[in-house]
Amino acid sequence: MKNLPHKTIERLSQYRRALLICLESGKTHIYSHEIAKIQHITAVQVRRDLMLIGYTGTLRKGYNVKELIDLIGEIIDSDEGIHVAIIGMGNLGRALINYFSGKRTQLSIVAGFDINPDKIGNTMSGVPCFGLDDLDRLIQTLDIKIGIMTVPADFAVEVADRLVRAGVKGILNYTPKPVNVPKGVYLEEYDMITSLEKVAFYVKMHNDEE
Amino acid sequence: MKNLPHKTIERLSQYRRALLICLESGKTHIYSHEIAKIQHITAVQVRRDLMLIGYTGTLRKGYNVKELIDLIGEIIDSDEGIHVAIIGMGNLGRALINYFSGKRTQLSIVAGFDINPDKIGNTMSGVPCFGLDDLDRLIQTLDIKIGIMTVPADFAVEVADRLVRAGVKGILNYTPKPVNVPKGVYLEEYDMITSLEKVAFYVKMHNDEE
DNA sequence: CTAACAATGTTAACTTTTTAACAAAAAAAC
DNA sequence: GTTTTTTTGTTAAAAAGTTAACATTGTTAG
Ligand SMILES: NC(=O)c1ccc[n+]([C@@H]2O[C@H](COP(=O)([O-])OP(=O)(O)OC[C@H]3O[C@@H](n4cnc5c(N)ncnc54)[C@H](O)[C@@H]3O)[C@@H](O)[C@H]2O)c1
Ligand SMILES: NC(=O)c1ccc[n+]([C@@H]2O[C@H](COP(=O)([O-])OP(=O)(O)OC[C@H]3O[C@@H](n4cnc5c(N)ncnc54)[C@H](O)[C@@H]3O)[C@@H](O)[C@H]2O)c1
Repeated sequence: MKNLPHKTIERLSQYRRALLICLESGKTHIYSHEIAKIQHITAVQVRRDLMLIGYTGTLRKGYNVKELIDLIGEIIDSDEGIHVAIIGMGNLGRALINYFSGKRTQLSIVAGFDINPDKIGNTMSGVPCFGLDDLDRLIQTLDIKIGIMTVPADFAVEVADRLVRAGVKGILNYTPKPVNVPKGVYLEEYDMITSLEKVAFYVKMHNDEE
Repeated sequence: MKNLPHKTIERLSQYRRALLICLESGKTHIYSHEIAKIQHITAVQVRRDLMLIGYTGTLRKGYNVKELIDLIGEIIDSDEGIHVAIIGMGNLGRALINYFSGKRTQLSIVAGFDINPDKIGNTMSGVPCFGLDDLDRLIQTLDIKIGIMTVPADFAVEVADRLVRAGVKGILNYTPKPVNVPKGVYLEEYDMITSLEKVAFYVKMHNDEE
């Protein structure tokens, strides 16, 4: 299951999110076109993705929701859970902790870090906040593999470097400042302004057409 | 400038973000490979994108930072600013308002909406919070074109429908619940868990290789 | 003054991703 | 019991996106 396309990985995560909702509502089977509708893509694409992971549904009955959830889990989750840290317990950091907590058993946020003495020592939504000084030590002792960066942009580069040095293998950077990581560390960056500007661009385009 | 690739639009927004930082630091010119380094892409891609928007730099001097910022603005910004609303003034909504406010003159968040009576009537980072009842009316009177959804997932579909009915032309959905919009309304969805799971997947992959 | 260099701009090749086309087979309809 | 329908799984084609190759041309060095 090595060479799954990047886009397929993203979609598998999204399929699972949708399937979990279906499961809750008591649905046991689902058609490719139903998944497609939810995700705003085509049914062919869903079937192709499932083909790639080797899942085969039942003709005329669709896919078994429970089974598919489990299979997606086998592919994208790690066997032993992955520990995650959030660096920067400000507005966004707290919002994220709040959102993530309890969502995925395989991905647990085990520590937050900040430099504000008022925040250090507190617990937010079950996640303890430590000082930056403890970063290196705790990443090692808690076996933290992924760091989510929500510090002010000016500290982004410095924090990323420290995370890498401490041994983190993945970084999710929500700072608007791009950072560099060595080979072997996976980096994902997201800036909400880019998304908003993209929406604005297509809104404008559509407007101009009229 | 109609048929720019979607990916190019995203990158233009990112180039501008980087260029603005350069401008502040006093840099007047920049090479394609410098932009590329910042964005973790290749110099060829930068040049190709700039070719598509018809900007030509100076041989051996690179691109004029100021000029390029302005040109990107002409392409992705609207002539008259676009008004944006945030629906759901919770953790994430407030974080976004805080982050966006004052960042782009062409994109201004002019209203927030919530159902919590304690929040209605307040102002957060300069953005007034209104009740949901005023949504339709205010979207029209304030000429709001884009809605950012940060309500609890269970209300996502309902809120999206109302936004569409009220005349919004773009929706940025941060809820983990996919919503549907009619043709003519541009929809962008983002779920942080998908990003995190993607990072986790590649971290796992890399681990397994060893 | 000429050669080497360092940058851009563009065409062409390649890779990735999506979509279309269709065979196969279970279920439903008649 | 045969035909039609519906849905999957797969191969092939198309489209989108990226990278490579290279011509061009100021600039610097000798
Ligand atoms: N707020 C948003 O919606 C939003 C959206 C996208 C990106 N961002 C970016 O995310 C980052 C955080 O945004 P925010 O709204 O949470 O800001 P914030 O100011 O509320 O939070 C930043 C936190 O980081 C802490 N901090 C500062 N320096 C630190 C360091 N060196 N190490 C560890 N912690 C440190 C601060 O004490 C504070 O608690 C910013 O870079 C912002 O641009 C924010
Ligand atoms: N917190 C995060 O980091 C994060 C990340 C990604 C996505 N999300 C999603 O974003 C949404 C908001 O997250 P949050 O952490 O801000 O939650 P929150 O509970 O802090 O905020 C939700 C806000 O929406 C308001 N609200 C409830 N129903 C409403 C309605 N019908 N119309 C308008 N307002 C309404 C509530 O009063 C509250 O103020 C959730 O769907 C969450 O899953 C959150």
